Amino acid sequence: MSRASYVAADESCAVRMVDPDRVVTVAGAMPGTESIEELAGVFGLLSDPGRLRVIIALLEGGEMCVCDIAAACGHSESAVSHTLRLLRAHHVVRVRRSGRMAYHRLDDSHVRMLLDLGLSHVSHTPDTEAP
Amino acid sequence: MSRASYVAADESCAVRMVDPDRVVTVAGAMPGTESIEELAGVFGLLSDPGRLRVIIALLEGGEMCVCDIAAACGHSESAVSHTLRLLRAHHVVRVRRSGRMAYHRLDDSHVRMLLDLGLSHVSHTPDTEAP
DNA sequence: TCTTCATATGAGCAGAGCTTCATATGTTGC
DNA sequence: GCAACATATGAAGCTCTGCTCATATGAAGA
Repeated sequence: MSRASYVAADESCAVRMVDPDRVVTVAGAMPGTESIEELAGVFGLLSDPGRLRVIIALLEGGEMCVCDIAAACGHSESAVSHTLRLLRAHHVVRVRRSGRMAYHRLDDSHVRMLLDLGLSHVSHTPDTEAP
Repeated sequence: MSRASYVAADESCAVRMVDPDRVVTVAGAMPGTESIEELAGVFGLLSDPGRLRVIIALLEGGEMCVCDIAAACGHSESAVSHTLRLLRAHHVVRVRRSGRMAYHRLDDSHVRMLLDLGLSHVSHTPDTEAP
């Protein structure tokens, strides 16, 4: 938290620098710690294969209950529940409860766009298993 | 690797399912393990604040040497070197060597787009420090 | 009310990853 | 060749996180 987030160009005993002007410019354009960590957090939510599968399932299937997500992703229901809990906490998914069922759906256009952009760049093979 | 990546809808002793049709559809549209892990890997590269700062520095500064990146990000040169090594291995940055200097630049339009999209969604405060 | 079912939660473990310290490689100038 | 310098690399340590197992909550049906 108290880590130096900028450098002074005219400080003699400061860090080594080849192009101080550019360093100052870049450091000045660097988003604050809070923004950086928020952004890293969003990417972090998408950085786990299990979580990614759950999110993609909701992207494809719309609104789904926990056991269907688990079945579609090949995960345990407990793991999916933990995952959804995390995603709910970060407002990536929204839940609608009906009786003892919990129907989840994507609720973050930001994440949805990142995911769409990401998916459009991987070889979109539905399943890499030759029959 | 041998984990079940799909479910059979008509299997009696299979996983619990509320809407088997949708489960089959979603499971069928799910990218293969390789694609999922590749995508998660890309997001993973952007999920660390330190790495994110380095990448943003290169996005803003164009081509920079290790010590300038370290200065602009407020990291140790060793940490930056490790980070750049990882990013080079994933073809996110490219290096141009000149004497004992190593100038790095972004070399992945995919990552650049994801980063641009991400940055446009966080409150773009250059530094959250009130004077 | 008692059982069954769908989901949620908690504890604990195992693996991964990031940073630092120390050292190596390769380059420049003398 | 030698010293100073820019970067790269290795290993160790520490933290974080995502899984599983066991259990709890809450709803539906008998």
